[in-house]
Amino acid sequence: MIDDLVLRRQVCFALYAASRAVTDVYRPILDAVGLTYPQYLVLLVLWEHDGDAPTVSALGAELRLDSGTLSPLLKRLEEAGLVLRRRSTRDERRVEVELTDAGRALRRQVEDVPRRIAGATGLSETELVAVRDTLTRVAETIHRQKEQ
Amino acid sequence: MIDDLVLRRQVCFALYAASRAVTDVYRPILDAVGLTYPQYLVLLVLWEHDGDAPTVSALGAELRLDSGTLSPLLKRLEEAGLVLRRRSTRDERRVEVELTDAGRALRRQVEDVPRRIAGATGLSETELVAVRDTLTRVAETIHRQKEQ
DNA sequence: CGCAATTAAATTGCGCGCAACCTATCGGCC
DNA sequence: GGCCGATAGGTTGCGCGCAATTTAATTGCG
Repeated sequence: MIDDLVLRRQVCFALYAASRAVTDVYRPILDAVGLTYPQYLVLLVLWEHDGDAPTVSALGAELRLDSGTLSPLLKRLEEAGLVLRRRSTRDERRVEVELTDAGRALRRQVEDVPRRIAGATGLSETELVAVRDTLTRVAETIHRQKEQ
Repeated sequence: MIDDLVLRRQVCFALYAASRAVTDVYRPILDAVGLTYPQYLVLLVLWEHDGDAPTVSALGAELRLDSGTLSPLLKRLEEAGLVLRRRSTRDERRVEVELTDAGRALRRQVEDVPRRIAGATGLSETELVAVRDTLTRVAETIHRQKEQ
């Protein structure tokens, strides 16, 4: 019988190892502007929807993170002066997150990061897009299964 | 100018999200046998090299984890009765990790896990292998860059 | 209206990952 | 033999991720 219980055979280990390896490339780059990788992801969403001031759960839906992760992370971003959190006046259960000027300004400092990361992977543009689309499909397949 | 700072464009987010999604599939399955995903990975290595009793750093080299992660993890596996840790007699700096009978027996209970996970991804066998090899290459490319 | 069920966010607890530091042991070199 | 640098593993501290619980506000339904 073929033995599937071997580390190097497992897609999942490749995924886990590659994800951490890529984060290793991000770390020194983001550290220079005082961010962690998840914090950078939150800012990506805020930059993308600037003016919207999404709620904590809207951020969570995009990033697939819950309030247990986001609440303390956003508190740290607020302490760093990059975002503001304020209770919605129309629905006081909601907390809206908006960029400060400093948070908006940070965007320019990381504008070349995606290119640098893509370079470090050693993949071609075509391979990058293919792998991205495959992995996005995997995440969505799994997510849809969990809904039912 | 094309805007690269968009979440859905980023390979890295796809990687990060897919990795967590796959772990979500593992969680209930491994929880049934009392393991976390990283603990399962350590056992994979031990099952693969049964008889070897690798050191902590040998495990770390395979999994790309350091003693800061492995030491407490191995302590928990030892408390669960799945592994033994003993100082090497020839070199008392080293700690060798070996399976207990219970640790060896656990293997049979997770033998079908890879197939179940592969199914949940929704990818074909061909796609799985392709993605695995690409991601392995990415991790190794990054790792080689860090060595220099 | 009044109350139960739902929803949003925060909090707590735990297990990673990783950097930084500490301790103990080993090897080499004189 | 005695010291010095290197190596192995452990510990501490911090920031995720996620489950489970708590608190507060809102909705729905009689």
